[in-house]
Amino acid sequence: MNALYSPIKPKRISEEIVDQIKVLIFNGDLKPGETLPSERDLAKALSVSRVSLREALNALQGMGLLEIQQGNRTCVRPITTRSIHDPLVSFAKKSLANFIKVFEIRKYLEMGCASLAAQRATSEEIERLEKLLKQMEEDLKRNRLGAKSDFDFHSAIVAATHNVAYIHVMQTLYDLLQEELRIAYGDIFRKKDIRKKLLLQHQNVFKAVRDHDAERASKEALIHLCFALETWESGLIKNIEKS
Amino acid sequence: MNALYSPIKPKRISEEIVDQIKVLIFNGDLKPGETLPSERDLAKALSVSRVSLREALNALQGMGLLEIQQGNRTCVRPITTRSIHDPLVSFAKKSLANFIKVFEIRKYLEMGCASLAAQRATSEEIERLEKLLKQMEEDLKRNRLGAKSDFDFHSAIVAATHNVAYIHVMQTLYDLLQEELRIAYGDIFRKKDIRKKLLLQHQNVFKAVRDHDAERASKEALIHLCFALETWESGLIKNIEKS
DNA sequence: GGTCATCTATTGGTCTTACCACTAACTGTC
DNA sequence: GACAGTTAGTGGTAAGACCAATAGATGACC
Repeated sequence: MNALYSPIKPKRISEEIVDQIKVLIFNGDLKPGETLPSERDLAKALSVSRVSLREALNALQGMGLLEIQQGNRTCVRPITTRSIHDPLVSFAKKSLANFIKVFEIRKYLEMGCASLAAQRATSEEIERLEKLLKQMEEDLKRNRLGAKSDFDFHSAIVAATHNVAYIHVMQTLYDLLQEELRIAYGDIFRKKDIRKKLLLQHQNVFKAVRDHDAERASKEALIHLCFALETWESGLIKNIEKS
Repeated sequence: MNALYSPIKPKRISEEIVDQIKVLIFNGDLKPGETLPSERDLAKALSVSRVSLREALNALQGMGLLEIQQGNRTCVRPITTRSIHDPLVSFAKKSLANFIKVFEIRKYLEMGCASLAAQRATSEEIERLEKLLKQMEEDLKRNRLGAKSDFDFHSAIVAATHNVAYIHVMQTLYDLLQEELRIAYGDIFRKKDIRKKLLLQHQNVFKAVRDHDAERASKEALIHLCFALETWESGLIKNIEKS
């Protein structure tokens, strides 16, 4: 209720060990390549059980700070690229089916974006959307890749919701989907008839937002996202058949 | 030197357990919020020692997939914890206005849930929904708090989407909103006329899902969420005025 | 009848001991 | 000097015991 007292977190032994060793590594007392004492010795030195110590070492290995191998002494690893393990990313990357599931969420979130944007877009934001649409027309004429303008358009819609949380969530999804979709842009979405359709759909969404017609905006957004998902899926199937 | 033979890497037991549990979570066999068996039972089921199992659970906790707490059973966390949940929590707790912004996201996601559920719900899932509705009627009659049945109903809808990612995202929002909403349940949502309306709205969503009418389902869901948000907001304003 | 403190079963956290599997260094034989 | 065989030391796993925290049941009290 009040912020005077903060809850006390009982620290586990293994965590304290992790902290201690981390400090040693970051201070340079343990240089990369250096070996740690054997588990038995270290446990004795820290006056903890080997189990607790092993939990800590395991965690440190998980962070990429140690290299543990049976028979050899465990040694400190050079800190290089510490890859960030985002479960959502690894979920999406596991299979295309998973990827589509994430895209499906985007479909409905995008509907909400369009609806909110129609309700709240300022005249400046509508102007900006129009400008972006012109850009996309230009891209189509000159047969340039429209990935960036497409992304900008959607971002502009999201911004018009005036909902910071919404913007964050959408950005997260865009980041996640972007990589895979870029491939689609260079392949499936390259065909002129498809790009024409996409442009038309964008225009329809824009018009609804401009007219502050929330219901129509969400409907047009749904149509657009459904088409994009379907086109992309069918393109994938073709690619699989080819190979 | 030649690529005929590849070195055999002895896999540690804990790693295999990690892989196994990860698959269960990503497949949706272990849904967010669900609890795992106790360490002793799980170790027996996997026919490994508790130490190995604990190593695996520890690693999974490090990845943010599990929540381990002494005294409680360990439970599955949404895979969106890193990317969505944590940032939103710090955002939502800043002010009630922010909180409402998060609720707004839920509004549209819930629409999508209803739509997908209408398209994909099996007869068993529809049966379950009906049972939960009966439970809510009972709650209303006996003037019991309906927070849990309400939550169960929405969770059942989400489960009927058959989209694991969607389930995790919704769980994320539920976790986030739950705390604040529980207060509302003991206060604003306690009034009988409001609870009657909520029940009716739930029934309407259910009927649309049962009839596999996606469009109607999403529309009913939107009505329900809009009403809930408005009621809750107006209640908050009153409470502020009181104090 | 409702509210509160208390007790109890269960869970995760830690420790100890023992044994297995692997590695590298040592050792003796050829 | 080269090689197989031994051995000591390493991390990996197992089993059993106890500690500490939690939730739910129980019971006393108002």
